[in-house]
Amino acid sequence: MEIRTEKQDTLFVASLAKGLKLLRAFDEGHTEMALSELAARAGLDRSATQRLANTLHQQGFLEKDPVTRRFRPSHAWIELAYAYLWSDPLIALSSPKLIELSHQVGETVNMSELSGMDIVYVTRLPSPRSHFAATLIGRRIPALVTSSGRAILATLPEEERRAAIANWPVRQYTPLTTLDRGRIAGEVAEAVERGYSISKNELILNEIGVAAPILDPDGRASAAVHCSVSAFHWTTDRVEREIVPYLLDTANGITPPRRHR
Amino acid sequence: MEIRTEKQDTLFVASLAKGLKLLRAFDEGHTEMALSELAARAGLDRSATQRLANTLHQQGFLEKDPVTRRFRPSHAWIELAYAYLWSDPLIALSSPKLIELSHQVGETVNMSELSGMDIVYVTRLPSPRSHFAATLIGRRIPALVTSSGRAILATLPEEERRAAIANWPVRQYTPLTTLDRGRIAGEVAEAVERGYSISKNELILNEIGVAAPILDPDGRASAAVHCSVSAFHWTTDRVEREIVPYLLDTANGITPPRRHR
DNA sequence: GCTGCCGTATCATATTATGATACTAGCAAT
DNA sequence: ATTGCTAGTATCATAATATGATACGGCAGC
Repeated sequence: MEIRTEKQDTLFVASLAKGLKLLRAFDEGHTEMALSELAARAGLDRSATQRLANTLHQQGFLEKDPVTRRFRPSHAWIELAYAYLWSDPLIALSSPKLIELSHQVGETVNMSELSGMDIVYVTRLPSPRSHFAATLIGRRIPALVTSSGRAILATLPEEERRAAIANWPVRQYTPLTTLDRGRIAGEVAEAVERGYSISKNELILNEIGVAAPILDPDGRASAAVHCSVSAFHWTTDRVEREIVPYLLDTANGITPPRRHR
Repeated sequence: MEIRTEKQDTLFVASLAKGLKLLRAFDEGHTEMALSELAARAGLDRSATQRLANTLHQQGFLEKDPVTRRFRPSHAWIELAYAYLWSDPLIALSSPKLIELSHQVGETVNMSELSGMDIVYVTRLPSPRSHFAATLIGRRIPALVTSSGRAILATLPEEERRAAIANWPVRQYTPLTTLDRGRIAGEVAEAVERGYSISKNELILNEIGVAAPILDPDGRASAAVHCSVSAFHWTTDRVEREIVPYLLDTANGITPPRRHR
């Protein structure tokens, strides 16, 4: 069977874990799947997939097209996000300030949180020119390739910082995505000095991103406020003059509650 | 055991269904729960809850505070929303137009979809004065109490419309929420004539909502575009003059793909 | 210092999930 | 049309898996 890696046995329910794998099989490239496709992507046999998918379906977690018989995510998925957003105290704390910032700068404003070695977008306030994926919450991106991730990293103790830069994953999103860890280290070092991080062409061509960390009471960040603008209309200089002051002000105005580690 | 209601047996995985119940136990009022609380809310015994919650935890679907031992939703929940948003073709179709509308009217703009007898918010573009819950996607509300729901209902065949008004659930959100089905019928009738629906004080006091249906190729709607403004700054008259034209234009500009029923 | 609650761990049992197989429908190519 | 393939659905005997009762230990309130 080999689902679990270690010896955790009696308090592990394999069927549940498999069902979750089915949910995880959906992403931006796989928005709708037939039974066998689903089985293949989740790494399960046809029988198991059949039973689990049916269960998910009749529990309201999977929509099933009556004619194509293909499965797709249901509204339950977005309702879980609603529960998440309530559970995360940063959301309520930051919302009004992010909205204010978005009006001040007139450009796309985001908030992202560190999640393992990635960052996940939790708030997105799009401007008229936003790229589509940039308007959706829940996107996960390796921390090292984003200004948000670098801004957050910059607040960690040097030891951790160094380890992260050396080991955390990177991925190429554009031909100009920085994969060189030496250069990433340089960017993070700069963020340490300045208190914010700025990047260009990392995720999308002609996109400039600026991010400022949201500091915990103990000085570490686990989230960042971030603006994204087009390099057609902006230069990094102008971003630093016209956006960064508001950005820092916003980020500094948010104090998350202390949380156990 | 009694989880399932009918005779669907061999292709039903009870453990998975129970695990899903745990996820569903979280909502705006229950953002973080101890094991026994979770067990109570999900209607499961302590042992089952222990095993299922541990499985969810080690699969990354539940965060566990190391000191309080309380569980809360993880980032996985919001990533599912990301997958959902990609899977729903209406999101990509409508995004640019909704953003445009939000700049035209300068007020909160939403898109919601019919989900059973409720509507669910799938897009939210908040304005500076938005109520917090009004900035979060994934909220589910009985269709009959919202202008969106009524606007959608107004596009259905009279038979279905009548049945829905008679049987679908309602719920009191403010002292002024309309619970009288006769008056709801009147509102829907008005929406049939005008092509949009307007309401006041239904969900929040001093809130005016206007919604226009997004019509499928066959003339039925399963979604609506919606604006929400404060009655301190607006009258319904002014809303009809200054918002409705843009709103209708936006809604009419969105044509969802035909989908099997 | 005692009591009760809550989270954690263990274990023998049979209920439950398993996955191989057979059946059926739709589609493509011949 | 006929055949053959692929993909979804249904069935079933088997044993592996989930079960839930119980016991342990820590912590908080009394």
